[in-house]
Amino acid sequence: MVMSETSTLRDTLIDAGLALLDEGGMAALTLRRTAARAGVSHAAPAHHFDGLPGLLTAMSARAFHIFADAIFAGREAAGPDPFDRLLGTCQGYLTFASAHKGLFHLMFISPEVNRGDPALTPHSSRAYMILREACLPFAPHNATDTVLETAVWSLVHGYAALGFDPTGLTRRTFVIPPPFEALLRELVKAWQNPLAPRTDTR
Amino acid sequence: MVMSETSTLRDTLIDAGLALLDEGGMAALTLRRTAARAGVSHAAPAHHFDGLPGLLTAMSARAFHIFADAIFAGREAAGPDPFDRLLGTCQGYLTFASAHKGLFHLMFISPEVNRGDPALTPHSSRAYMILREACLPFAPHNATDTVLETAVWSLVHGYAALGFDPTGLTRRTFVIPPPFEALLRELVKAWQNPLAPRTDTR
DNA sequence: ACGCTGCCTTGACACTGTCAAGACACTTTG
DNA sequence: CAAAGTGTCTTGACAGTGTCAAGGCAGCGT
Repeated sequence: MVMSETSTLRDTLIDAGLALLDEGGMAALTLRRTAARAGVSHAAPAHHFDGLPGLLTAMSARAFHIFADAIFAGREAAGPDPFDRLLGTCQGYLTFASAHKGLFHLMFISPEVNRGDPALTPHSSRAYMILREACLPFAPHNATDTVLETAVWSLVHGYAALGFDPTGLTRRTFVIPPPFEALLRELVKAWQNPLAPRTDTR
Repeated sequence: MVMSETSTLRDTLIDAGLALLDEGGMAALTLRRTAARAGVSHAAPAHHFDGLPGLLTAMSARAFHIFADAIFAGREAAGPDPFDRLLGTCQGYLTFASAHKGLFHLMFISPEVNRGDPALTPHSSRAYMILREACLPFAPHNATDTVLETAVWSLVHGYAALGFDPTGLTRRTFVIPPPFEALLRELVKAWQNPLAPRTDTR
């Protein structure tokens, strides 16, 4: 057994799958088509992934890597103001969601990927940590408090998943939705205002 | 042509599809299986729906009806306090999402349903109006302002979609997430506090 | 030199959604 | 009343899907 530096076909298949996903969306992503795109027979992927879910999970790991880079870049591109940094992180999130709908679907929605796979956790927790760091200036009183992080995470994910992002294409409401910045500003206000100390988290 | 009071097989098929979805999730929901469950041949549904997307869309309309009832019931079951009413609405949302994962997936996630179908809009906009009414006491200054509604809608949807709900089953984080009430309380605080007048919506 | 183990191909299976053609009952029309 | 037509459902076929079993074939270790 030589390990052969972790066969290259595996990565070729992941690349082929990502290309198909980008071109034709989730419907175009097929195990057989991925194999054909990679230039191998239809049963070849079975030796590198545990069926279709295995391929999707591996692709999801790559997607989380790109995702973490995107929100990190959004945060660093912002100025030094804490709110701007948090907003930049979220806008990196929204930009990624509308620019890479396929990857977004893969990471958070597709029921076929095996979330909980150990290959996913490093990148996904890295993304979470980037968001958490951007939240830290607003949650000064308790290091173990995760309320704000969870709120921001839920808010931006819901905003993206419901298609409110005006830069996205799949609009379906007639009234134009408010920009995300307005939502975030109101959410953070409760933490910023020292006159309204937080209630116990019940 | 007699219209035959809108053939009953159509509803039978929708019921069969909902039963399959409830039993085995999205993977078990198949056009042929739905036909078999309804006791007809595999091509019968084609005369009542425009393929599989048509069936899913019709099922989604039913799901939105149930959903609107659920959040309405959650709101009415709460006391007269405006915050409790808003919280009740959201908890109706969360309860529905964890109790009817299949329907939730159908309504908001599945790319196969034809959102924008006119059969969907009555029930979905009814649900939106129920939430909007619960938000009204907190947005007194401008009737056309949709910031709070959008924020609450995004927050609760993201919370449900990311699986933070502790009553749900598909947990994947190790730290236990904060209850939704804490998130909502903080979000609403900015609107409740008269000492911190809202900034212009950017 | 032999055998073995990883990698890949070929072929088959059950299953999916969709289409075309026909059977049958019922209404409408001549 | 008979003929034509229409809506509803069945049967049969097709291409495409994921998955499994069997075999070929190179490269390695003994």
